[in-house]
Amino acid sequence: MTLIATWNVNSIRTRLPILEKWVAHRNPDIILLQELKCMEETFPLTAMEDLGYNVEMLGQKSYNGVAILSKYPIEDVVHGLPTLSNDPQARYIEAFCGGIRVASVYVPNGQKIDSDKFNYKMNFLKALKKHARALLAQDESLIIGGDYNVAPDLCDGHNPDIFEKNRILCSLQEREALKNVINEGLIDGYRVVHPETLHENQKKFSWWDYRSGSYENNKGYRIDHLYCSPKAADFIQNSGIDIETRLQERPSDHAPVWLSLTPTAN
DNA sequence: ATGGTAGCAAAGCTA
Repeated sequence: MTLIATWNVNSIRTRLPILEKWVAHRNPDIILLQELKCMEETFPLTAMEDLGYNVEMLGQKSYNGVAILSKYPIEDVVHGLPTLSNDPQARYIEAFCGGIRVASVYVPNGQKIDSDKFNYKMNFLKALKKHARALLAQDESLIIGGDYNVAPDLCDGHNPDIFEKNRILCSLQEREALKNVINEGLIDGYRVVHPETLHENQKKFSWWDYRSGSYENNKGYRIDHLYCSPKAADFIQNSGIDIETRLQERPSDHAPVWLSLTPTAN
């Protein structure tokens, strides 16, 4: 069995104690990280190696930064989206490990509808769509996981109003742009295992704003996803969101999302 | 609610 997880840690250095605790409990084979908020020089490499992981990362000072941690050897590393050349922001890394091609992606937040940052988000999703098409054409076991900063469906946000009001993370434009990526032929691993989350009273979230007691009031969003190629989806065994990490001292605003695959996937 | 909190880095930006 292979267990793969994605987690926006919101600073790897600050989150190290919580991450170590979580790894001891969940023990993933592959971890896709976002928002490292550091360069390679200040990344806690030894701590990760002590946990048993090989590391490939794309760092950036203060903002963004993505990594792939793997207990398997890591090959074919791609730094940055090939379809978005000269992007100064560290938001994408891809590699082949444990028989699966994986990518850790940090889609821009977008800040405000129709702002410059929003346009950058739309361009990023367009580029991701193009690259997803190329990857899927290889017909491999593939998982593109990360913080997509988009709630795909109305059940992926705490309140229907936020969708009606076209708020950031929930707007029609963002959901259409994400759908364009997914419709290349990707499967939402978590939703496959948990179709019950489509029901109003069984929603599950992966992100809660630090502000205004969002977690306490469960005003969350499901914006962290593990999208699978058909070959990977065939072997999905189980999936979950480790929301209890959000209750610990100095938590990330995101919870880890994980997916287990039967051995034949790789 | 043009705030509310957190992280980086040292004031304001990003989320």
